Amino acid sequence: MRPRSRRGGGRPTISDVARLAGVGAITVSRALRQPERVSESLRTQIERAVSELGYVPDPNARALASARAEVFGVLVPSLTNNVFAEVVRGIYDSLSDGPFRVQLGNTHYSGLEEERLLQVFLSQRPAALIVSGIDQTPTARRFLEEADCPVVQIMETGPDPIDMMVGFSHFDGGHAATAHMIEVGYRRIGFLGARMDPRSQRRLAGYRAAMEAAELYDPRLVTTTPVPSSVSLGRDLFRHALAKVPTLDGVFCNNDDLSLGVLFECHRASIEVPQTIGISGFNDLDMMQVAFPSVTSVRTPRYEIGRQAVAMAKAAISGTRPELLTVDLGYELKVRESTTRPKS
Amino acid sequence: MRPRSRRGGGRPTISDVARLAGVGAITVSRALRQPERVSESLRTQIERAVSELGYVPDPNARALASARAEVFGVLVPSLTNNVFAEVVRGIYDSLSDGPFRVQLGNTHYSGLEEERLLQVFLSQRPAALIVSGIDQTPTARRFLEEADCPVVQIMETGPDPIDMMVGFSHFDGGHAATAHMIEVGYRRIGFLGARMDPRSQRRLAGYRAAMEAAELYDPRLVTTTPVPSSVSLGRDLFRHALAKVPTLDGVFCNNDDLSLGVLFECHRASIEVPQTIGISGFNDLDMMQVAFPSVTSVRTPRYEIGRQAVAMAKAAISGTRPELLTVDLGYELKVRESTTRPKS
DNA sequence: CCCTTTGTTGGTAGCGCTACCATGATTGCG
DNA sequence: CGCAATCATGGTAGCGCTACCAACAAAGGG
Repeated sequence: MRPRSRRGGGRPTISDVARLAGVGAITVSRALRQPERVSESLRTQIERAVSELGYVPDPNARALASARAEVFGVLVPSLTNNVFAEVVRGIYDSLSDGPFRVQLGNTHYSGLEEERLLQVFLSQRPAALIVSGIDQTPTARRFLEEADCPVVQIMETGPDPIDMMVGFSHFDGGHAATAHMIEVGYRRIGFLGARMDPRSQRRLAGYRAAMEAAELYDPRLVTTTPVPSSVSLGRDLFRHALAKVPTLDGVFCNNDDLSLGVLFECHRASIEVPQTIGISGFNDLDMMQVAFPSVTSVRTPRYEIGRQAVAMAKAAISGTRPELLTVDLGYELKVRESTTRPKS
Repeated sequence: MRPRSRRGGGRPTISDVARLAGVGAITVSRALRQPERVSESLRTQIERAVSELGYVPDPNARALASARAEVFGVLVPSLTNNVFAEVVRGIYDSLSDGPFRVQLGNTHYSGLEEERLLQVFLSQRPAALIVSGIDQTPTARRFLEEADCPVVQIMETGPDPIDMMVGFSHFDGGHAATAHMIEVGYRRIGFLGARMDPRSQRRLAGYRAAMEAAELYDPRLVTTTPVPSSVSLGRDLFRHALAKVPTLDGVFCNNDDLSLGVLFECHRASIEVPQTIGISGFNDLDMMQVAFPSVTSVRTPRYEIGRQAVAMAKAAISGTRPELLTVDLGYELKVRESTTRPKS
C-alpha cells in the first residue's frame, strides 16, 4: 500500500532533514531544541540541511507530540483601549525573540466570554496563561487553577493569587490623585467614571476614601456610567456633573480619555483650568503632558506589566519559579498644570 | 506493552466520547464538523457524551490530521497605533463566532520582520492570511503567492493584488483634505508627517498633487520625520514648520495624533484656529469632533476594513470566492471648525 | 427480484513530531 | 583490565485527530 500522497503540499519534514544530514530524525529534533546535547559535527551538518531545505518545524505536530504548545494565552478585556494595547505590546516584545507564539483573546469585559475563551485556550495546552484582573468567575478561576501551566494575573495586585500577579493598586492610585487635589485646595471634586469595571471601582473607592478622610465626600459628586470610555463621553459626563453640582471645582477622571473630554469642554465653555476647575486623569497617556493646559494624571506601568508578566511566566516555565510571586510595579502621580492653582 | 500513561493529563479525547456514545470515533468527528451528515439520533447521543465529559477538540491534533489549522494569520505594523487596533478589533469581532483563532504578528514596519513572521505563520498552514499594505518585499510576496490559502491585503488598494484587497486610496484622502483647505482659502498649507511608511507617502503625494494643481506647492512646506507618530511629535513638528515658514496659515497632518499636538500648541502659543492657522487631520479619531475647536479630518473605515477582510477570506475558504477581489471602502472628509474660517 | 444509487457508519493508516527506552561507545575507577 | 557510570545516537510507539476507503443498509429503477 503506497503512502498516500503528501497531504501537506510537500513541505519538508524532519525526516527529510534527517535523511539529507545522514542522521536519525530524533537527533534532528534534539539539535533544534537542545543543541548542546548533540555533538558539534552533527549539529553543523543538521543546520546545513535545515537551511538547504528551508525546513521550519510544524508547531502543531510539535504540540501534539509533546502535549504542550509553545503558546502564551493572553486574555484582555479590550483591544482598542490604549492601556491594554500597551500591555499587549509589552507581551509581544518580550516574546518575539523566543519560540513562543501569542494567542490573544478579547473578553469584552465579560466573565462568561472569559470562561469560553479559557476553554478554547486550554484545549491547546498553552505554555502559560496571562489574564487581566483578579475578579475571575469561580468557573474561570477553577479552569486556571487546574491548568498545568504558569498563570499570571495582570493589571492589579491583590490577596489570594491563583499563581502569579503583576500590577499595581488602583485604589492607591485613585487615592493619590484625589488627595493631591484636596491638598492643593480643591473641595468639590467630582469623580467621573466610565465602564466601571472592577479596577474602575477600586479607583472610585480610593477617591471616596480620600474624600471621606477630608470630610468632603458627597455621593452627588460621583458620576458614573457602564458605557465604554471615550473622549466624547468625558465631555458628556462632565456636563452632567456640572448640572448636578454647579459648585464643582475639580474632577478626578477614571481615565485619560475622559479627562481629555473634560478639558475640551472647559475650553468650549470658557471654564478656566485650573483656576475654576481642576482636572486629574488616570493612566497618563502621552498626550496628557502635551495638552494645554497639561493634565495631571496617574502614570501606570502598562508596557512594563506586559514585560514583567512574560518574564515571570518564562522563569516558571524554565523551572525557576520567581521567589516573589506577586509584583507590585506601582504608579506615579504626575502633577501638571491642570491642578496647579496660582494661589495655593 | 501497556499504553504509556496519558501524556496529556487525562483530558478526554474523541475516543472517550465515542466509547460513551457507543459509536465510532470518526462518527464523533463528523458529528462535530458536519452535523448534517450524521443521523439525528446519533447526533444527540454524541452531543450528550460531549457535554458529559466536557470534551473540547484538540486544535493541534486537528490541524495535524487535516493539514490545515483553523487560524487566521494577521500581520500589522503596530499594535498600539489606534488605526490598527481598530482593524484588529474588526477582525476579532468577525471571527469570534466561528471556529477560527487569530494569530497576530507585529512587523514593526519592517519588511524583514514581515518575512520572518510569514514563515512562522505558514508553518502552521493557516486558513487565511491578512497582511497590511501593498508594499511587501519580493520574498514576502513570493511566500504569500505560494501560500495555499486566501490572502487579503488591507488598508489600501492598488494594482496587482496578490489575491484579495480591502482598503481605500490614501492618495485621494490626502488630496481631498488638502483641496478642501485650499478651497476655503488657506494658501501656505504645511504637511506634517511622522513615520512616513508607504501609506503616509501616498497621503503626502495626494497633498502635493492638490497643492501643485493650485500652484501653491513649495517643498519648504513639507515637514516629515521617520520617528513614530505621537501627540508630542505633532507639537514639535509644528514648531519646526512654523520656524521654517513663518507665513504658514494651515497644516494637513498625516494623522490625528499629530493634529492634536498642533491644536494644543496653537492653544499654548495663542494662535487662533481656524483664523490664523487651519488644521486638518487624518483618520478621524473619536476625539477630533470633541476637540475645541473640533478638527477637520479624513474618516477612514478602519473597523470595517477588518470586517470586510474576514468576510472575503471566509467566502474564499468556503469555496465561493467573491466576484470582486478588490474592495475600496472609501473615506469621508469631515469638515469641522478647525478649517471653517468666518470670512470665506 | 436483481442491480445500481444514495446515505450512514466504521476501520485503517497516517499527519510530523517527540517521550521513552535501548544501544553502543567512551570514560573513570578500583 | 573489568565493570559501572556517562554520553551520544537511534528505534519504536504513540500524541489526538481526520482522509480515505470499505461495508452495509435502505431506497429506488428496470
